[in-house]
Amino acid sequence: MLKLISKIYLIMKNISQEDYISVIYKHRDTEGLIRSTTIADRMSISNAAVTDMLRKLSRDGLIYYTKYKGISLTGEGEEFAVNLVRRHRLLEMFLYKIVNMPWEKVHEEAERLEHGASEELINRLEEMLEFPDYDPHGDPIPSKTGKIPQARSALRLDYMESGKTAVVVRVNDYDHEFMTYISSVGIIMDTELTVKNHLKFDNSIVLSIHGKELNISHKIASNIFVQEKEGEA
Amino acid sequence: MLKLISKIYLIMKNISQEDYISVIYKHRDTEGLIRSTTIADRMSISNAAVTDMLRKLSRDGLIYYTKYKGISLTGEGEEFAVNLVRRHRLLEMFLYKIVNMPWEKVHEEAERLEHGASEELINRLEEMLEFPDYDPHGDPIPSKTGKIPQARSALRLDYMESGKTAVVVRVNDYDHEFMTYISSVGIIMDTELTVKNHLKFDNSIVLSIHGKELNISHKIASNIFVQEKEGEA
DNA sequence: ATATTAATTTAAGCATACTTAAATTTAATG
DNA sequence: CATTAAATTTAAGTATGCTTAAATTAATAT
Ligand SMILES: [Mn+2]
Ligand SMILES: [Mn+2]
Ligand SMILES: [Mn+2]
Ligand SMILES: [Mn+2]
Repeated sequence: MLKLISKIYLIMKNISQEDYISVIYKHRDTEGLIRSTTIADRMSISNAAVTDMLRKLSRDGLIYYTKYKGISLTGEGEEFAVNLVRRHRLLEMFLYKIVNMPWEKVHEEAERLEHGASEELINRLEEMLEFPDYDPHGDPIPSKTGKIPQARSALRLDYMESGKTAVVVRVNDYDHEFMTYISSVGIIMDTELTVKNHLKFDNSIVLSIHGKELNISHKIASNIFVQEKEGEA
Repeated sequence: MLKLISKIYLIMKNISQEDYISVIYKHRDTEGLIRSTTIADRMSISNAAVTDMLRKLSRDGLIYYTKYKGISLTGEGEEFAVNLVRRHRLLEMFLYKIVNMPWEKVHEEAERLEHGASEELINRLEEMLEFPDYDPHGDPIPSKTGKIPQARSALRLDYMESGKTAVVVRVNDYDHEFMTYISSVGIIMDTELTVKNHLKFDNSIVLSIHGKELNISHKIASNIFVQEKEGEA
């Protein structure tokens, strides 16, 4: 006999699952397999809470999980994640392009809205936006069928050699303070910048943007991705 | 020593509270003071769950509540409710006018989105919509400061005399089946209709819309509000 | 290989929001 | 006014997701 579970639990469960799956997916997408502690860090919760949830996600068929071993998404988990990323990035694009919300604010707003937006709404927004390939931070937007546009080849800014000029094509969007800071110094999508120097002392980098000099830390540089311009001085 | 409560609890608590306060407010707005059983019915949960929550809402200062006696909103509860209604109705308007979502679907979509939409987003949508006074179902939209536009004087369709002609100015939007049905027979905002006859047998009403005859039940008529046209046959 | 450290899991317990069944209070009826 | 019926609350128990502290397993260093 199947026990009916009330609406609020389903909502809560879905929000939680979406948050976990999102963290797992995004990490794997950039840095490879994720570990328990990393999830706990990213979500600011205890390790015990993570272990608990890993068991539930495994029970629900979204991840493969064996005690003390790694974590990976099942086919269903992967689909779930891609669909969530689609919702998130289209919402960001909508907020940025249609609502004119500031660049550094759209991620957090989308983070809250994504849990409630229906498939129909998302599809309509996609149409209004004329089926964009990338979100406001340069991340690819999965299609209705789950196809993901090729990520633009990009170099992490801290790896770029002195003297070279490049254009910003992607930025990690998950930290509000970081986003606010870089946009305040003029680093947004398509910003052209030149690396003047790498300081060995603190690994910081001296840039030139629109003729003005700027020093950014190694950590900041490592969250910005650029495409080198060919045939520049 | 204040105990820190984690994010998901705050989300869950807020969604629940918003749902309860919304039901209490909307009922009072139309039919007067609400009772415990009505809340349980409207939300499809047990009476015990309602009692439980009433104690918590009272503890949190959103309602006045004494055992076995009535339920009413405090000042804070009222503000909370008006702000929620504002978010809900502006989202409906946005979905209807800008996203072009079908009339009968916007209520449910807004119901889910309202929990996640920030004040800033709502204010921007309001501006895009040029500060509308009424939502797609004819309900007034509270302003940023909580001011509520005068409700248009309207007559419940089942009270309208035979022979009179009127225009639809408001419709109760909370039931999806009802909304789908009336829109399928051509009853939407601003629809002009004439009452042909009241059948005593089942209290149903015979209407004429765009020249075509239509019979609707008393219950359907009682959820539609109209404004009589002066100087008509 | 053994000892130490780090990562992860288990155990016990709490808050939220529900459920059903039983007890209580209020309202309606004759 | 006493009796019955309806509404509401209390009691006991469940699921979700979290916490801290203790136990276990895996990784690292000597
Ligand atoms: Mn984002
Ligand atoms: Mn993004
Ligand atoms: Mn509505
Ligand atoms: Mn409405």
